[in-house]
This record gives sequence, C-alpha cells and structure tokens, in this order.
Amino acid sequence: MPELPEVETVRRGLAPAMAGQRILTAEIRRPDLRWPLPEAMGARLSGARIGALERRGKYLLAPLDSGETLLIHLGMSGRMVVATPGGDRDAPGRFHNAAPAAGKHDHVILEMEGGARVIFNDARRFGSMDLWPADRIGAHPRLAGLGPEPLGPDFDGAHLARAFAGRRAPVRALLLDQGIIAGLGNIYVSESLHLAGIAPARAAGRIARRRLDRLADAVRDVLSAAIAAGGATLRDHRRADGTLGYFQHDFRVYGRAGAPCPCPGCDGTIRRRVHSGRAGYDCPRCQR
DNA sequence: CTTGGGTCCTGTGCGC
DNA sequence: TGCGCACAGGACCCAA
Repeated sequence: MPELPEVETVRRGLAPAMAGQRILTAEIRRPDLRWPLPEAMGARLSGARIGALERRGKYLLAPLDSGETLLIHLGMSGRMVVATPGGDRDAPGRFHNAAPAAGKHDHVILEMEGGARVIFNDARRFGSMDLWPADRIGAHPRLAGLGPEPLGPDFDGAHLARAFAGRRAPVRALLLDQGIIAGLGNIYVSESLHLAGIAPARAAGRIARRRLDRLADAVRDVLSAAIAAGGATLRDHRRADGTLGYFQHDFRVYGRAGAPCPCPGCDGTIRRRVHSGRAGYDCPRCQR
C-alpha cells in the first residue's frame, strides 16, 4: 500500500497510541512475513516503552527503552490499525467486546499500556518487522543503503545529477530505486514526473541539470501535498485512526488512463504503460 | 556495475 | 451467480 506520504500518515496516526507508551504484551499470530519475524519478538517487545515514532523512507522506526528499535515495513498491503477500548475500529476485526476477535490477517497485536491495541495487518505478507540495536540502527541492512529523504536537506537537483550520471535506465526506474531516493513508489513517481514534465522512459543520465532541479522540486511538492491530504486511499485502505486519506482525488495521472491531461493548455490524453511489470502513467504530450 | 525480469502472497474487480 | 484472469501502492534476487 504505502509510499512515503502514506507511511508518514500512519506514523502520525500511530503516535498518540504508541509514542511514550509501554507495550504490555505483544502477540505474534503469524511470524512468516516477507522475512521471518525476529527470534522471540513477542518477549523482546513486551514491557518495553516506545520513544518517539520515526520514519525513514517507507520504514517506520519505534525506538524502545530496551535498547532495540522496532523496524516496520508495510510492503504492499500492510496496515497499522489502532483500536481503542471505548472507540471502534475499522475492518478487519472488531474490538467491541472483552474478548475481541483478531482479523484474518492480523499478524502482530500490541496491547499498549494506555489501553489501545495496535495491530499489524497484512494480507499479502510483503511487509516485515525487525528488531535491531538502536545505536546501530543506521547499519541495518534495509536502512544502510537508502538514499536521502526527499523532504530533507540532502535531496535536490544536484543529488539527482550525481545519482543519474552515466545511467541509461529510464528515469522512472531510478526514481523507484530506494538507494537513490527513499520513499517514492509507483504512484508518486508517475505524479512527480508529470508535474516536472519529464517522460518516464527518458534515460536518466541524459536529462539536463536544469530539468533535474525541476524534478526535485516536483517530488517535494507532490509529497508535501500528499502528506497534507493524509496520503492516498486506494480500495479500502484507511489511516491508523480509521479515517481516509484523500490525495487520490488529486492524482494528476495515476490511474487516469484515457482522461485529459490536467496541464493548462495541454490537450494530451493520459496513457498507461507497463514497464517491467509495473504500470506507469504519463501524458505523451507534455512530458518529454 | 547496470539492467531487466521473475518472484513472493492474497484479494479484488472485471469480462465472459 | 460463478469462474478465470489480470492486476495491485514493494523490493529482493539473479542472470546476462
């Protein structure tokens, strides 16, 4: 499901229930995710107090007072759902009774000290969790190779120029590379390239520096707007608090094949093209 | 090193 | 209504 704006939205939604709170118990209902959950994860989480929730690219990080950091990746279909005793909770599962039933794909359930229940649900199980020493969290195999945060100070046109130099791969493919820039996925790559007026298939290393500046700006603008909208909601996905993100209504090209290009004065038609198994969207008229 | 393709898994929506 | 198939927001792994 989630790209950077959705993960950031999840982080903000989880913070009230998790940040500064102690985990009373951690129930592991299914350990075989993308990678097996770490040894004795339930015991290592139980009793630990969580610090401030953080995000790096598409990863959520929850530092614990045990000295370990809980690392979470939602994969394609992963969700973090917060259920509170008095409140309700969106599907799957319910939390109305004293003996709540777990949803079908609820793999990890955290009972928080404050009474909230935090559930990791992931139908496709492409998501993952890991525990890693906090003082070496940057050396985690999944984090060590990540590129800069697109909304941080290290990301700009100059960075793209360095990363793209000599590369003949389509710019679309390199923007999806988390080692070049952390957090973009299929949606926001299409959106950013359209906003920047750059064709997805263009060889990355042959894009003029000035246009890379524009691309960097487009990435930041698209991500910022998406975060402000609470991320995008496709299908039945919801935010941690059950509300819906609404950025999908602002998509310029994603999922809009056949629709007119939203650019003022452009009479192009959005098209859908499949590269290496992934669908991308662009306007052949105003993206060059 | 770079590049492209296959793969993991389940659910959903569409056309017939 | 049922069935089969394409497709889904990720990213690793491997062959060329």
